[in-house]
Amino acid sequence: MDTPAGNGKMKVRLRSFSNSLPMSLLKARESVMQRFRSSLRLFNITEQQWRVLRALSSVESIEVTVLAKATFLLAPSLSRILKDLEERHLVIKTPVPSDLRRSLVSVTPDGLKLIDAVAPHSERIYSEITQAFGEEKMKLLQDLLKELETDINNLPAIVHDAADRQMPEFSQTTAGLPRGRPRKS
Amino acid sequence: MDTPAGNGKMKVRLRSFSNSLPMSLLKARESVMQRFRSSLRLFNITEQQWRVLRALSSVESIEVTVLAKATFLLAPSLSRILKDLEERHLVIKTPVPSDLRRSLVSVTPDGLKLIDAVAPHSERIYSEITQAFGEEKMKLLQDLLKELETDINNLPAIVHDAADRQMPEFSQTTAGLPRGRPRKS
DNA sequence: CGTTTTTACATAACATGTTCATTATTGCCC
DNA sequence: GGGCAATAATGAACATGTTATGTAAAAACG
Repeated sequence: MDTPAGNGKMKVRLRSFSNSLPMSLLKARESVMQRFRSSLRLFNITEQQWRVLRALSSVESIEVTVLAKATFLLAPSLSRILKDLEERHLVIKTPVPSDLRRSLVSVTPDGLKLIDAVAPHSERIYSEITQAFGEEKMKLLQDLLKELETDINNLPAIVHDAADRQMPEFSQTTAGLPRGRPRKS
Repeated sequence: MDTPAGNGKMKVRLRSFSNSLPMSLLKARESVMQRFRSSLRLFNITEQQWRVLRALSSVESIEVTVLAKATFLLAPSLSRILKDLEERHLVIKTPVPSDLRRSLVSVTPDGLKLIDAVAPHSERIYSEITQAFGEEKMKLLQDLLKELETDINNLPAIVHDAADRQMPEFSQTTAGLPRGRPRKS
């Protein structure tokens, strides 16, 4: 399964690719989400839009920043999503009088109707998964994931010393512009 | 920090949002990836580009479709990534003479140099995470994730009966065009 | 009070995810 | 061997992820 032709020794022995933790987490999540996606598609909402609606369903109103943290969406993504949901009259944004920077988001009656229509599907799928996997294992898995998250977040921040930046060999191959929005300079 | 005013009862009691399995998996993965991203950024490669390079590092050459499965990337995404990596001279694509539809992808010497430069960072980060979390727990987690994936994939396919499609209430709110590429009709 | 810094949010720009469509080529069937 | 379904890969179009910037308003500070 490894390099078939013995072409000498490889310099760096990388961990077997598909067994890496990020891949395992990604594949597991994709398996789960595939079960949900087809249902969400019936209602023409994406996974992220559903995350937003779901978070809104349990509160009267919520600030955009708080909503971002609750849904684990980055601010720019949430901005776009809220704009779209507002155009579809599923949510509404109202500025906070006491602090004009902030906005409060809440679901509309239409949004609530949609949530009520999607929720049974969502719950049913979740139940099927829990039953297939086993409740105890599910709880164990959740605990492990939580621990992993905590442990990693407690690690010291990564610092890249100057040596890391010295890679003259790649001045050409990686000299493509940085990703994200182009720097102004 | 929450909504201060208690506002009554809700119709559907959805599972606590942040404790849902998809969110747990997403958050765990993000914690892990954040450790890697800053390193990858030094080399101006994305997580997905690194997945591709890494997969290529262990084979002489590989077909695009096989590579897509190995890296867990969708074909259109991989197409774009390969185009970009080829422009940076990190990989090279060669058509298969016996079947002109297929292409074989392999890393270039430049690509190998980049891999050799990134690999130590990657391994170091992985080791830190493993050590912080514990090897036994790491293995247990991986096993659980694998089981989850298997169990879910063994579930019967979801079928949406006609009743699911009858949602006149949402003919307006969700009547926005379907996502993805617009349908021809 | 006026200046500076911080905060909340939006926008910009590129890369990828996701879906459907298109193109080219192969293989099959007659 | 000519029509035709299946396959490999790419293209198109919209939504989101990711990073950097912009803008307005509030807070901190003098």
